[in-house]
Amino acid sequence: MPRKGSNRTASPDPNLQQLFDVETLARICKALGHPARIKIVNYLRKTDRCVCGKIVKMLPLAQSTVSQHLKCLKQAGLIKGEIEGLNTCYCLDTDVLERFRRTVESL
Amino acid sequence: MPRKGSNRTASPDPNLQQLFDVETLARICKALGHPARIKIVNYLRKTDRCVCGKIVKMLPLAQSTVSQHLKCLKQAGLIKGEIEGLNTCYCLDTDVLERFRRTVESL
DNA sequence: ACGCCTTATCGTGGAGTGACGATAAAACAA
DNA sequence: TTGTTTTATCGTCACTCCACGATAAGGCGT
Repeated sequence: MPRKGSNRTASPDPNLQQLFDVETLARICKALGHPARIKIVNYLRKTDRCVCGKIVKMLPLAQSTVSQHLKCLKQAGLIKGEIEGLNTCYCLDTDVLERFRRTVESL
Repeated sequence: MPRKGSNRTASPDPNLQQLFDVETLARICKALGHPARIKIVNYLRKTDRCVCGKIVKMLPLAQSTVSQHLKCLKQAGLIKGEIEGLNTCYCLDTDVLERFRRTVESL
């Protein structure tokens, strides 16, 4: 039953996940340290999930630049992308985002 | 009951402060996008206020590097520093931090 | 197969970051 | 005044970031 072993308060409830360590928190903050990337996160929060092309259209940036920002957010773990035929569909990783919020809360 | 419209900044209750805009949020996130700077914020949260030299001792970095990080946090508005004789005393700007927390909450 | 569409990656140039040692500035002590 | 202590700033170097256009990779329609 305990899902994480030595974890003090092992719990299946995502609201009780552990906080991020300093390095991870810094990585995520850095990923959010650009207006375009925050806009992407905001957009995904509103649309739940959407195709890369829509994000490109929303931003005043070249397609390659947007793709770079998406990669950055993905590497930080904030978003997930899955290929669907011709398109790539992006969505937020809500677990990571929630954990990030709670870590910031503890700042 | 207009909650946002005309009321630019005149809000006595810190809990009713407006959220940061995208550019400001990005600037603050960027400032927090380095482990050393997060450690500084954590340290200041614990010690409330403290002298620059103590922060230098806490971190495995040269004094000039730490000073640079402090400047970065100060420019983002997260910390305030005031000169007290020979020393400079740093502390968190709790209003900014709280506003940051609440902005992240809305992500 | 062919061309088309969507997205990722490559290559590049200019700007910014992060580290350091050296130095400057300012307050205090003697 | 002279020297000491503390902190900020300067100069530098290697590296990363951000923007772009060009190109590659892969799925779709015909």
